[in-house]
Amino acid sequence: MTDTWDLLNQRAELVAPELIGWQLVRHIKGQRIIGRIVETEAYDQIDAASHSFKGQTPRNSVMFGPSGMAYVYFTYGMHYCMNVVCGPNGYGSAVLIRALEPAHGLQLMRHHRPHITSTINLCNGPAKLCQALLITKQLNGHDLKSLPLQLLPQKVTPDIIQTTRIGISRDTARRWRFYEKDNPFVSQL
DNA sequence: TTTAGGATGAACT
DNA sequence: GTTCATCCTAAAA
Repeated sequence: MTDTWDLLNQRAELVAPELIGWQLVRHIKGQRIIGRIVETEAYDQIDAASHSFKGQTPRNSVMFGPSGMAYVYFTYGMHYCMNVVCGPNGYGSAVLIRALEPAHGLQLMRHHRPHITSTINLCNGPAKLCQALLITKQLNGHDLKSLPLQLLPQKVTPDIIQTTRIGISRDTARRWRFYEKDNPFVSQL
């Protein structure tokens, strides 16, 4: 039997729904933050909306590496977003983590996002969750099987809704966004 | 409640 | 010079 991590070697559109329900653990100076993944999007090198579409560059090179690594990119001059690299080594694809349900270390998350009052708004967006978990370019290329940023597979299979992706302007027809049905921590915009 | 625009910088045309 | 896998605030409806 192959282990759970081998599932990340599939195409991004197949991996993305699988990651719903998994936990993301962040260790910072002896403290622990945990979020449960409730929303994802797939990006693939055959897809015009993907950073990997036009081939490998210094920015997106992690996407072309082995699966299970974190691809963290900087955008809009101020935000980071985090992906789980998937597909075989050499193939540029990844799953964007778009929202987490806060599960542990809420106090620390709030500390990282000072003006946020409602728990709902802590991690319900790809850049928001990176702020809450202090995920920056330092973690680009980090192996998610290990701390200080670790992915924890879960056995339960949640009810999943599939829709088109958010915030892109090309290849908008692909229904490569997945989220947990009725979960209030899914992104709004 | 919904919409419009500003922040802010790296990558791309 | 334009775009960008975003977020937040303020103004309008």
